[in-house]
Amino acid sequence: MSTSEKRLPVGQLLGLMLRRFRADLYALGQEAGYANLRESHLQVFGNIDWTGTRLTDLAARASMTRPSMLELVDDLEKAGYLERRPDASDGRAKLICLTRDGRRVLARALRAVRDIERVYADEVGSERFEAACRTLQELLRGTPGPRSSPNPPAR
Amino acid sequence: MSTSEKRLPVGQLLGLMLRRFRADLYALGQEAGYANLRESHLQVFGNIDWTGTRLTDLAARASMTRPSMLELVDDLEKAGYLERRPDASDGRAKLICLTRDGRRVLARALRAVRDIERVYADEVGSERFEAACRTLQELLRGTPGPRSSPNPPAR
DNA sequence: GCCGAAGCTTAGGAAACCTTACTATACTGG
DNA sequence: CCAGTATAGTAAGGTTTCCTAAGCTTCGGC
Repeated sequence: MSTSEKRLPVGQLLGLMLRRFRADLYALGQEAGYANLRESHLQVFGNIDWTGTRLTDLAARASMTRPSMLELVDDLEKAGYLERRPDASDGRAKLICLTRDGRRVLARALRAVRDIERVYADEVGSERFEAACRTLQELLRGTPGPRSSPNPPAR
Repeated sequence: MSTSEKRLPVGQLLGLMLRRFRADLYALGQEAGYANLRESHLQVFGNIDWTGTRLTDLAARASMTRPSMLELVDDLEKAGYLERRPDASDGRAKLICLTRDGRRVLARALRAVRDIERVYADEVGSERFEAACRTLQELLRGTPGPRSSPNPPAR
């Protein structure tokens, strides 16, 4: 009974797998000494541009609301990984930029993610792993996107 | 460039996909009139046996702690979907059993999950969908399991 | 120059988990 | 048989990660 075992429902598979991934990544982070970084902060590092990104865009890319993203950004700014710079092209906006430390973290995080993905690829074969990722990505296409639009019309 | 688009990191894929699944399922539940059921309650319905299951086992199967599972079970008992019966074979234990209503919900939920999976399968082809599920399941094998052991030795 | 839209932020809260610690029953070795 | 330890369920309280609602500020067209 190796692979013919009855398969779990997708929900469980996704939930458990996400847990594993987060735990794996968090562990690497802690190992590397970034004790002040939590899993959710990757929502920032995973979506920010090297040249800086506006909060609204960060939120949209991460499919979360602006206040939620704001909290993450505040954390990381306090920790010294981000800084806010006025956006020259729009006085309302601020560009969220990586500091030197932030860039270092991002580079490390990207490497960590790649490492973890490599481990997964080794476990099931890189073709199957990539195929699964592509399938997931395709399932995601044409679905919601950001949880809430730029600004709820407030009625 | 249909599938050659740069793929998101696994973490994002899993997270977003889990969101989609939960939203889909929750929507079906609401549609069916189960307004008092939340997504997390499926952790119970997804792991309980028709003949009843002990809390500890439920928690272990759902990979969560007993207090967490307890809360879910309490909710569902209050809502009339579960009842606790003494376990004849162990005076400490109680069997968490489905009531008639609970059985109805479970049946419906199983159907809903199957329906959703069918939709996914249609979107990407059922072979690719099943392959992805099998890959995930395999990645899950040989990893953590329950978050915390039966009873932390209390130091 | 005014007004709706778009940007960020504040305040407050809810959901889904967790840890710690307690009681009551069961099992086990002396 | 009975002391000690492990296990089932539970209570209390906290953390994390999101959310909604409601500002305030700046922009841009009229």
